Amino acid sequence: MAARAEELCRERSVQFTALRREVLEAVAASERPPGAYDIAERLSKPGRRVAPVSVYRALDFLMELGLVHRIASRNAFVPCAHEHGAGENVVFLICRTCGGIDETTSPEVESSLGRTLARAGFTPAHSILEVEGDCGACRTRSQGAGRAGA
Amino acid sequence: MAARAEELCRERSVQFTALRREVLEAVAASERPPGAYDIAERLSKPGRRVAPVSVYRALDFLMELGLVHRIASRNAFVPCAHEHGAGENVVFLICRTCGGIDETTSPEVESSLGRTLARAGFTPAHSILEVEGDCGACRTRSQGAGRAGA
DNA sequence: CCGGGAGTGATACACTGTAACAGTGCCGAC
DNA sequence: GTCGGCACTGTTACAGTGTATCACTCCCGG
Ligand SMILES: [Zn+2]
Ligand SMILES: [Zn+2]
Ligand SMILES: [Zn+2]
Ligand SMILES: [Zn+2]
Repeated sequence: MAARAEELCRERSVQFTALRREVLEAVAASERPPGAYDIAERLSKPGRRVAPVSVYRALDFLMELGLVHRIASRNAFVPCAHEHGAGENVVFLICRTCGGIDETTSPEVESSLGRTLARAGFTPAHSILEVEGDCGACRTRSQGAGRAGA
Repeated sequence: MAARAEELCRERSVQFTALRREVLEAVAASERPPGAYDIAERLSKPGRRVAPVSVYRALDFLMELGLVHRIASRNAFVPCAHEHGAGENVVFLICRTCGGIDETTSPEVESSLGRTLARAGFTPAHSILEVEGDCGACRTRSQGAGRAGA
């Protein structure tokens, strides 16, 4: 993760500073997608306080690079699971049971959405598509529990 | 708008109170999709203060009925432009120029998204799909200005 | 009359995000 | 070397968004 970040930063001649690395690692290491304040708390230790505003700045930077995504419906941040271009549409799969957030792309959805927007005379700049539901693992678990209970 | 609300409330045996009506009308009457605090301010007059918390409660109620939608990427609320069922997927078209938010449905997008989710082993409960860009009117305007300037 | 539920008012609070300014370190210009 | 600009971070304060909690009223059935 950090390796790719360094590569991207070299390409664009921007700095991959210690703070930015720590924020990226914090996002990647979290079980559940953390909020900015969670990250600030995680990076703070006795003797070193990382203010939320610093985290926001690092997150903005990482989102610019496409290394991190923001989940609008949760005010949370996830590490990018793919290496996609900036313009690519992504579908976020938010599990309401385990809280995990997976990420996928779908040319099929993208093209049908493009047609729908064209029909509406709308020129898209970017879009967010977030689906809440149950991931396969949780569904399997709950079904097993249901059968055991019945 | 209010007529449909009354009908829905009769069906479900819930109350369509004065406050709920006022909040619904405030959302519908606003030029731009208002935030909850905007609505609270709009409904408050000298001698009568409507607290944001009351607005939130009314908005929750109205969203339950499907009369109002929440725009996650804007923290704003829009009146429902259609009379769709609760489960139906909606695409929100957010114009970054005029700030207007339009709403459309697309069986095509819905089915392709369904296939994508099925492939991922994900069971959807509900989804949000918000596209930011330029509406037809604004695009026409800006093109005209561009040509005039060139 | 009394009890209970729905709705609202009011206050306080938690959470999320931004503005503004100061300090620090680096690097090129002079 | 010194100066000045630039990027980055720290710090504080603040704006905006949403929720918890309790009290009060109103209405309706027993
Ligand atoms: Zn990604
Ligand atoms: Zn899950
Ligand atoms: Zn609608
Ligand atoms: Zn527009």
